[in-house]
Amino acid sequence: MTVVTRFAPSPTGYLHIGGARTALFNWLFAKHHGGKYLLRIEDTDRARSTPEAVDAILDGLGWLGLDWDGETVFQFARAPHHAAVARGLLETGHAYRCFATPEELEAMRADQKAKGQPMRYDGRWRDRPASDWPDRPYVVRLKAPTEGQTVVHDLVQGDVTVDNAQMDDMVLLRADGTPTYMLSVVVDDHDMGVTHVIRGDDHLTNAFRQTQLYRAFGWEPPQFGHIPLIHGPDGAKLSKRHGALGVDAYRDMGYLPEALRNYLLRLGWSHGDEEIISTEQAIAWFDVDTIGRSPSRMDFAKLANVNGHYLRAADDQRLVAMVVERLGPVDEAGQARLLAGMAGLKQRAKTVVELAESAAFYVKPRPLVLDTKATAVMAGPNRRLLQPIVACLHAVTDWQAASLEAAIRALAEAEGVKLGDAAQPLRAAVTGSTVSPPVFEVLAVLGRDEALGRLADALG
RNA sequence: GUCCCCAUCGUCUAGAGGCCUAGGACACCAGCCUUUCACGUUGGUGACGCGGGUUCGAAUCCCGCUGGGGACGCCA
Repeated sequence: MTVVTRFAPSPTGYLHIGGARTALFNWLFAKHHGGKYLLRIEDTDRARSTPEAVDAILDGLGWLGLDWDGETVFQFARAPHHAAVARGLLETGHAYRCFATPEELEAMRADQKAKGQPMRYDGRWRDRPASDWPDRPYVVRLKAPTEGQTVVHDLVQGDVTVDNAQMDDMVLLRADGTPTYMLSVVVDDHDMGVTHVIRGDDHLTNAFRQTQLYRAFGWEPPQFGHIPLIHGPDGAKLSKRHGALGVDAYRDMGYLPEALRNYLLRLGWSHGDEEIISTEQAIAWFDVDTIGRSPSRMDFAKLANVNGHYLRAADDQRLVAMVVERLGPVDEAGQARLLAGMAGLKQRAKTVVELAESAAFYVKPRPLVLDTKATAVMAGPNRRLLQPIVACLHAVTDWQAASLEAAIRALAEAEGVKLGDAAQPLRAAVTGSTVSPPVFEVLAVLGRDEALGRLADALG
């Protein structure tokens, strides 16, 4: 049997980090087994679904590189079919009409809560004859078994059992005739041939209800795999403050999609002691039996570290493009400098944001504005070395990092100072900062004219 | 309240009865490297929630407790 997985987000907001991981796991699982990974937009909640959210989700998945097979399915378009299927259940006696009003049910729940009883629909219309039916709208409920147990053989959690007495008769069709989520998921998953439903832990109890529905239809339920949720750094539910951001926010914060994929993969899944795992390797290794069962927390420090790995491995030209995007218009000469300096730049950054900040000096116009620490260096005793440094540099004919370094080393020795004493004021003058890639590399990337020009500016 | 799930360093995790004086990674601390900052590297601090069983032997199995989380909608 060919594996078919799906990711089924509801377009009521952006694609958040938990959803991204769910998508990733489904994608990896399908790839690993040579199956298909489908995308279905669950837009049946007309009041809350928006086209902007649909775009945000599609963009997010695209950025993450989680391409799906076939056409995107929009659930709402299939509503008439869902309704028809549910009415079929009415015919077979697996469902019934419930005329209870929302107000009535609300009162029922309030009463149950007050008495400390479980809050469940009490089945008041379950066995009423047609002669009792009033002339008003009704919902269609599943006639769920009241005895015995329902078992979900969960791929991640193992066998999970619940007494049928614990579950009430769920609504399949609303009073306006539209299908509910429970109905739509089951019908769509069945029609789409989904074999494995990998989703968040919060759906575990839904799996019981859905299993009952599958039985009512006479269909074989898919394999379920409920993965633990991701919590915020404080252990509480993910909130906007700390992680429940759209993946676009992660892009803005300067994370690379491959880094986010790797980080998310390690949240709840492992392969021995492996940490940096390429997507190819992940496809080869990934399976549900190695998914953990306990919830995990979002750790930005670790994400940053992983991102650093991928940043260092990333193609220089690609990084230049990302940096230019953040720095604004950069002329050709500037882009050439960024490219030449990228190797030294990228190993010092954890995010593209940091990368852009540290790269800015390469393209800033003269005269450079020195930061606080650089200004302090220039005001210090080693400033006196600047004059001889400039003279020394002027004499260098072969403007290469190695030659430049040799010249300054010789100068430092002649002056009786450490190399660092000469390097820092030089760095401050050409970068405007006390922190940068190796200063001789910077000099080489800048080129003779620009470098000497900046030094002239500093000498004022 | 009812039901369900979970429980190893601060965090992510390895661990499928003896290989565990519990391993790795991030973070943190100290050293090395070094023209700054990083990278790299060496070492260090640091965990099996508690209590009962089962067993010759338990982080690993069972039970209880505690603590987290989730679900109880004519939302998805």
